[in-house]
Amino acid sequence: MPRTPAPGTRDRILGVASRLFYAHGVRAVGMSRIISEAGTGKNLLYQHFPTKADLVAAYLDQAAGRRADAAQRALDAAGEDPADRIVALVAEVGRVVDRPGFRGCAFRNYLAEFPDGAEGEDAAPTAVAREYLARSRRRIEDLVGELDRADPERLTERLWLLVDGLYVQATYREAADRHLGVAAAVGLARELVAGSAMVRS
Amino acid sequence: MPRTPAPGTRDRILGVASRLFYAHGVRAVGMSRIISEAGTGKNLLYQHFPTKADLVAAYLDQAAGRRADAAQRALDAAGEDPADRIVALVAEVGRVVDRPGFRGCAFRNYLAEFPDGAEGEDAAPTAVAREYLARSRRRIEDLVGELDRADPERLTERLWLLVDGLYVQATYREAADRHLGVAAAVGLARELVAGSAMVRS
DNA sequence: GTTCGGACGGACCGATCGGTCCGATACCAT
DNA sequence: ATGGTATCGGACCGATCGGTCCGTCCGAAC
Repeated sequence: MPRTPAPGTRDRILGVASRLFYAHGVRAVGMSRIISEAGTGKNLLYQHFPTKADLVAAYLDQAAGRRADAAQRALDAAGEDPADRIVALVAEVGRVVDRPGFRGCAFRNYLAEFPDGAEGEDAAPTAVAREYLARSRRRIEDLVGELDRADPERLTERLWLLVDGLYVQATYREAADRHLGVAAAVGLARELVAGSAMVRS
Repeated sequence: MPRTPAPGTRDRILGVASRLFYAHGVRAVGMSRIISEAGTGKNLLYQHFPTKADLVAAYLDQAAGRRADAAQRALDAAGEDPADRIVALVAEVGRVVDRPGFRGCAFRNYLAEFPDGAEGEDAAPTAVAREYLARSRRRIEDLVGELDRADPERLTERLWLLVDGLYVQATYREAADRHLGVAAAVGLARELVAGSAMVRS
């Protein structure tokens, strides 16, 4: 190896850790397994990520960035109409959920696995997860606001329920059945944002 | 202590284990903690539940029974109209979710924590969780069938999305915010089952 | 009062956890 | 060829995991 500190070592470690954390759960994956599968020395890993919590936080942070990018791309492709943009966001979630190997939302899964986030060393990853979810919900909230609806709060809640439902279904439903949920969610989202008179009472 | 084997020991152990598993996650709670908080001897616990997986399966099984009972009571109180019965089911979920200390669906949380359920010793608890979810979804499916709608499959998916969404929101949203989701879900469920012409396209 | 079964709970097992340390190795510049 | 540096990866640490075993104790039956 050259003298230069390390070109892509950090990314390689983070990539392996992300794959394992996501596939098996955070607690189920030990640092030793990450080290062995990454083919790196123990020293090097702990030099980049001093504790497991740091590595987990980096894993969630990277996932948050990727999902935010994907959402932004979907928004950019959706045009200017806020209704179209909302539907595009839900459809983007549906696309993610339908992907083979998808095993649920990394953030919701993490929060389900570590409910005692405020206390202890798990505070950092928990904060990353909660902030991502809050940001994600706010994006829908803002778009609904542009819609000039009588009760934006209610519509936001309804749409967010669909997003939550889509993600959690991916944690336990067969991959073959998920597209049913996806189709239902996208269709319902479209109806919800389109017809203000249509869906009422 | 009398000679008789044990009156409520099993229930006491299971109660303590259930509370801890639910509050902190299954992997986060060690057998030693259950034993110490239950105030029982190690021998006695392992006599009733030979392995941790057995105890976890019993925890989920008990929870499944209680939730099924609560759902049945809600159905009994809802009358004969299938539309009312469906709304009553969703409202019952909302009532559960709004309960203080509620931390998400025990089954969905477990499946998020143990994604590799088919393999290893976790097979039994995973089967309990999956079966409960399948049964629960089927109950809605059957009620939708009584509704004589053009596309019962789609309506079932939509309602099930609401249930999934309600449960997962409880894992990460503040208790104060959850009633927003509950109100949105119950209201939307009512609209979905009521107006076949209302919610379309 | 003696005996006997059941319950308590600590000692202990091997394995694994997160994390530290250090020797061996491989590479580059001189 | 040599020195230096960065990496690898195993030895090791204390703690904890699930699980087994056994000594102690207590209450009831005789």
